[in-house]
Amino acid sequence: MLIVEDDPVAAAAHTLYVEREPGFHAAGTVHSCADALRFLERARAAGTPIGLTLLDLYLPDGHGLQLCRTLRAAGHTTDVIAVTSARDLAMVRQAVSAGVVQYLLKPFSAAALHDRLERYARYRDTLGRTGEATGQDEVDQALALLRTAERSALPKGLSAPTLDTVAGVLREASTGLSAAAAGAAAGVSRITARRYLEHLVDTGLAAREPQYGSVGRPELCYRWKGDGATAGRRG
Amino acid sequence: MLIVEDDPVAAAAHTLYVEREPGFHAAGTVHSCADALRFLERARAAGTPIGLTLLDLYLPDGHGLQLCRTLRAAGHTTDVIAVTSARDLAMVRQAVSAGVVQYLLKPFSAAALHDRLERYARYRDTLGRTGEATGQDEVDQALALLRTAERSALPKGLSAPTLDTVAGVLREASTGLSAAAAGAAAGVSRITARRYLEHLVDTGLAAREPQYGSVGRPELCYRWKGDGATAGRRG
DNA sequence: GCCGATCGTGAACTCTATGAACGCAAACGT
DNA sequence: ACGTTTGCGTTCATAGAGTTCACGATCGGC
Repeated sequence: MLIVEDDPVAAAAHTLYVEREPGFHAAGTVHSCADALRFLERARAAGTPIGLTLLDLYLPDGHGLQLCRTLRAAGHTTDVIAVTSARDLAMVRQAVSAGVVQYLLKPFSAAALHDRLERYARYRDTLGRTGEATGQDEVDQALALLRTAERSALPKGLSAPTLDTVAGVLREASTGLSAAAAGAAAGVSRITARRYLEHLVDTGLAAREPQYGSVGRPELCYRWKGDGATAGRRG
Repeated sequence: MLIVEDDPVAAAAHTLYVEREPGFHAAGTVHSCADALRFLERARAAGTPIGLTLLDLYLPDGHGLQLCRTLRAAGHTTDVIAVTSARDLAMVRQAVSAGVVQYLLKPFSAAALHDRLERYARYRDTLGRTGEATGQDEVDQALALLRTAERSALPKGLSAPTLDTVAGVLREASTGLSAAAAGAAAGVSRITARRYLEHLVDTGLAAREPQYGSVGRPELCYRWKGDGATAGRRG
């Protein structure tokens, strides 16, 4: 992972955050568009292209999004997380159309970056397994990982402790659980369990798949998907 | 809005769908990368730049994503909804990094496109009001609008995951399948498989034809037809 | 310190997606 | 033509999904 950041203090902080993240590694830190381009070129030539770039938008020798467009035109495949203190909403649209995967407002907490990186990792994971999508759902799921709000902000009606319990129960169950079974294991009702399981599916942490074979409406089997194969280093 | 689509039938269908959408207007329909670029150039020169492009990825003179990168490099600001029958998940990542706002698998229903366009309109609306973001939340909410969860309403008695499974099985079977065979492959009963296959026939995604030759009532052979012609909407 | 508002939970109920059973339709063979 | 054969298509029981609503806890306001 490449970090492009004007301010040395911020650059050091970002590097620290990233290094703390399992699965990520700060391959380099540069302070300008020109240096970033040079770094990416060299990495690609060396056969170890950079997978992810943390890109500040205001740089001394140009705008980060312009760099981004240059990269695309040059065929670079690195994904970009935009980082900026600009509050301008129109910039968000430009960032999306330049192909950034995340848009992070400065100043951000380590937790906020952690959340973004984790989601990005899962996104890569989903798209990385060289399979084919069976339907639109699968595509939407992957995009949802990039485009949903932070997980720490729970929807109304859900509480953090219960979510932890349910998520824990599901994680332990290797074979997958029905809503009723998860409820029994977590010590809550089927209804409550289902609420939290659905939330996990929404946020991409769990998958849901119907169990056919017996008569009656098929039972939904929830399966933990959260820590799926995050072994390889990204960036 | 510009529609870029190779197949004349699909292009006409897309145009029809778009025109039905309040707030959207099909400014033009082109059938190749070169024409698309020319159209966008001309529109920009005329002072009426195209805000949104519905872009098929497989075009006779090049790949849609390459066109997309060319557009970015040339400073075009149009947003892009990618449309493709390719199920390859790696393509999704490339599309995101090329700056598409939506990724829609062919064949899609009018309802699916409607949903995407409506969400896109809200996204534009959120980012368009020239205000400043008060925080990360606002940015996240705008991006979340590009995430889509809303499935097109299925007839009662049918479920989305099962439909995906059955459609997937049928798509993979080059030779065509009987209801019983499809059921076996999808892990559901013949009855259930038949329900979904009939639905696919109803929506024009599959064809059904009897197999003669052996003793007994002829077996019905279902064959995937989806990628050829988009589902015709009655009415 | 009391009261109203809100939030998370669970019980009761309705609805929906599935498969088994069964009658019937459609082709072949004689 | 008529029986044989095979699988279609329908009906129905069923079990679990999903919804609605009421209850208790907790929080903030006056």
